[in-house]
Amino acid sequence: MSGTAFPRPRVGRPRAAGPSSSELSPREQVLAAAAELFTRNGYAATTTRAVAELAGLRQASMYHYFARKEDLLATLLESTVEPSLAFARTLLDDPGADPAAALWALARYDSALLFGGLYNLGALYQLPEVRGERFAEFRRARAELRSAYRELLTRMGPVPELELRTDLLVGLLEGGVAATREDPDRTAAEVAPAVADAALRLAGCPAERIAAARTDAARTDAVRGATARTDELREVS
Amino acid sequence: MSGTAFPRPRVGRPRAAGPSSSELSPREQVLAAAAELFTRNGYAATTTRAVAELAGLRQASMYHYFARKEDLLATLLESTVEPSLAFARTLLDDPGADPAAALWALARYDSALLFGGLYNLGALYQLPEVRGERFAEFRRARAELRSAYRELLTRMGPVPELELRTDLLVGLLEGGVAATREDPDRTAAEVAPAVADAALRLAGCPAERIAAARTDAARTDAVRGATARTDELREVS
DNA sequence: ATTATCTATAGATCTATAGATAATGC
DNA sequence: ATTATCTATAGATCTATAGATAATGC
Repeated sequence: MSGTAFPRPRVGRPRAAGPSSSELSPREQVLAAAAELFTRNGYAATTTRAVAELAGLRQASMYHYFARKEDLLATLLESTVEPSLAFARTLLDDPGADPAAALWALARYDSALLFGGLYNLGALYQLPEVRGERFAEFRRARAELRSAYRELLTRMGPVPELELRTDLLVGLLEGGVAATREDPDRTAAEVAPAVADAALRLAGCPAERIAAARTDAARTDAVRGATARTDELREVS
Repeated sequence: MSGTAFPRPRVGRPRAAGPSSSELSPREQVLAAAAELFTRNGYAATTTRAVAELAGLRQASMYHYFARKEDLLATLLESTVEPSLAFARTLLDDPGADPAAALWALARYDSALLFGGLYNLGALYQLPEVRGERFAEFRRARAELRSAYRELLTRMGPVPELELRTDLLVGLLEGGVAATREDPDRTAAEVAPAVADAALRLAGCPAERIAAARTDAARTDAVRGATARTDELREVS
């Protein structure tokens, strides 16, 4: 009847816990619950029962949407890295741009995404389970993102120990976001530019060039309207 | 310090798997097995059976040394942070020293310890389980180490956004070591000075001052004989 | 007599599957 | 007829405890 957010047609047996008030689809409700519990309690320590019940379902009903527990984690991880990867590709495709400004923009976008999600999905990168076969696609995407950082470093000028420097840069992004997250009062708007500045300092940029990159990114933002999106639960498959 | 490796008197029922050839005490064998499996497979995913059997014992025998599975993790975590903390205290107690050189030395020591251990114990810091009550002492020690980094940053000169900068520095250390560890060919001797250099770049040091700090640390090393120790399994309790 | 280890197991899970059921849609 | 959900459960764990045993030490 009303034009906004009317409950979607409710086919199927009703939920034992009563109808959900969420705007999210059931599949998204399950993902959101998994994100919260995996980041709070760890992957292995989180039971499928806990995920399903936080989503308002019984344990077995979760399997209507995800055939295995691993599929939850793989979906979440891929949704975290894909937007940054897409952003990196557009930056690399503009060979006339200032590489320092591009690195600043990518570092800010990536760290805002990692930081700004409802849950600290970045922490999931370190999970040992991620070495498994099911996560090959995620690892591939992450390696491609690392290559984008390496390429931007290279465009900025000759880099001694390029691979090591690239790893330190990626480590700063992931570790820095994780460390700053420990203070619950911080915001992505405050942390992400600070991480981007730090990335340029790490790359050896002098202060003036960092300031220029920051200005340049602000101008590009205005054109593109590309403030880092944090809707990491956007449908993935 | 003491004895060279003669088999210790073997009181008690013999092991079903036969006597151990390790030089480590049984307790240390259990810790080493736990370190390997926790870092490789995760804490929750590692069973007490797997730990015990890698140590050459039956599952229940592990409980002769550790009353709970959590005690394994707490012991390992504390052993990883305590040496860096002790080193940091000696650096802070020398107010005449160059703070940039001290920061370089601490960053190198800490990252060598994190990197150089047999296993990547640094990755365990991120484990959600570490938020639990049993790990309060570890978190206290880690917070004290963070304060030491903050104090050294402050001594180097006025720092805007000190807390955020400190978090980024700590993030670089932990994240950088984790990222560089993904290439199995790297060594602590190569990574640790590179992390220390990166820490000073992050702190805004110009290249000459970094070179000076590096030289200074090398001189202090020679006096002190304090190459970062990586015997993270030294008895802790 | 003390110690380090063993065997056995209680009790509590946990994942994933099988098959039933209560809605809407045609 | 299709769908989303439910109930029930098989089978496989896992942690921690109880109590026995096979060494050395006194």
